[in-house]
Amino acid sequence: MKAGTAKRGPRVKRSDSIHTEEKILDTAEEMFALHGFHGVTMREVARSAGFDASLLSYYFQNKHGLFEAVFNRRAGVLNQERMEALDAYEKSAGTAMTVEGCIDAFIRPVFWWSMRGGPGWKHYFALVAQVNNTAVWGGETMGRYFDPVVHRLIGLIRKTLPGAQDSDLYWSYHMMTGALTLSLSETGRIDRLSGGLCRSGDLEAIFQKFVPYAAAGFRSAVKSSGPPPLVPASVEPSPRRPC
Amino acid sequence: MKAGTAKRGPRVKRSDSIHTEEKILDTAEEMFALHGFHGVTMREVARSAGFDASLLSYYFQNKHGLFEAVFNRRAGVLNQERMEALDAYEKSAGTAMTVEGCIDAFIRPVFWWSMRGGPGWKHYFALVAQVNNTAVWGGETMGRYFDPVVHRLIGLIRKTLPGAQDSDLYWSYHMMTGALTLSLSETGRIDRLSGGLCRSGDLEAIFQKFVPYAAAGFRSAVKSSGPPPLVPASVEPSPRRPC
DNA sequence: GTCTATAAGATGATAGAC
DNA sequence: GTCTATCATCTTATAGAC
Repeated sequence: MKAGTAKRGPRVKRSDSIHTEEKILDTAEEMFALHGFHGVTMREVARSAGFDASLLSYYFQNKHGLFEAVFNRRAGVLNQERMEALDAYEKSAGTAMTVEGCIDAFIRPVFWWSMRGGPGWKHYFALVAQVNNTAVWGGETMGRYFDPVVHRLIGLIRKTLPGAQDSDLYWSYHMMTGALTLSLSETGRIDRLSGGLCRSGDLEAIFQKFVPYAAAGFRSAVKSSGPPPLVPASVEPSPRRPC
Repeated sequence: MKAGTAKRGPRVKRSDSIHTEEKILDTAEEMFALHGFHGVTMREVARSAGFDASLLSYYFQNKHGLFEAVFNRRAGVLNQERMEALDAYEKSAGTAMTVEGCIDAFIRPVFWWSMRGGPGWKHYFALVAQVNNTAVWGGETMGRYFDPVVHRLIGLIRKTLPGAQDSDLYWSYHMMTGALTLSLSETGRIDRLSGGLCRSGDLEAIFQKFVPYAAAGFRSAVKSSGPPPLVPASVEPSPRRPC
């Protein structure tokens, strides 16, 4: 469901109700991000937001409605800015477009909001990372909200890499989005792994490395798309099978 | 907790109990992978496995114990094979080691089990992808099980890229693991996105593209580590702030 | 708009029979 | 080893007062 078409909730919004609704969304966003959809109860969200649980049903119908409202809120902002950034880049660069430029336009709004948007945006991106890696409904949900802008991105990159097959472009995007959403989720793993040398909260460091990293990936996919090497079978692991 | 040191559960295992324990683990693995830790109840696991819920407490103490047992079971297999593969590659390649060769040794066992190990392994990798992108305890859990073999990998890659700073290597690994776990989770997003051109279950296609993709990323990080460009601020998004 | 009260059922965990 | 029975608590969702 797109923003603005919601049939649920109150028709006429007073400033009080807007404040309440946003407060509930902020709280739910944080708790969903920290514990996942099933790791949070409506009562916990309500209590943490300072309202009664029945208000959540009043505004969002049920738990799923609350989740979709959380997911949709910032997706709208993000999609609009990414589309505008891609349009602006295409217009300004013209035939001089590069993979780097396209990827920059695509990811800059995301990093900007994560670095400057406050804790709400951090929670939102942690939630997106979880959804992107969720088996049953994650792929469908991500596609429903973000596929249009991804098609726009791939359309531009296609022009900069004339030799590329479409499947190469899609796979390269797939790899990139895995790296991107993990980066935005700031799980702290790299802090421990690197002994403090890298911090998962250091989005400025990641942003700086991300464009060349992802661009090199796109280029590698194009270069290596000759005759496919056969399925890996040379190193057959030991035959113990735990399942 | 490492495998083999568990204090819980029955001391002496008869073949019956082993069968029961494995059946519970298989069932829990599938359900945790599909719905997440909080999306599954002990009763549902028990019913689906064909036993009473109290048996799960008998074998695994509580829900957290069951989860850790699921996560640990195949991590042991994986870590051993990856360590052996890295050892073997270092021994056989000697001073001719390449980034590609190191990454290949690191990911080949993973892809092998996903492609040939049966549905249990597919479920396991979907679970790992979720955990890798889980905010509160995901980074800690991933590190506890997988950091040793990652350090081994980075140690080898360091030798093949003498100019690299350690932070470049850690960040490149970070990007790679995001792409890898998303690939293994097979969420189906790329199927829709590409209009059927790519299938997220086509691990053979991903494997073939993954090594050059990740290797190009490592190389790009080394190349671009000159004086750092300043924080992105040229494209300031519109000032509307939803939070 | 926001609350209280409550329905109807599920939850994780344990005690104890066999 | 596997089961039945049970505890105290929590769950989502709704009806209706104000």
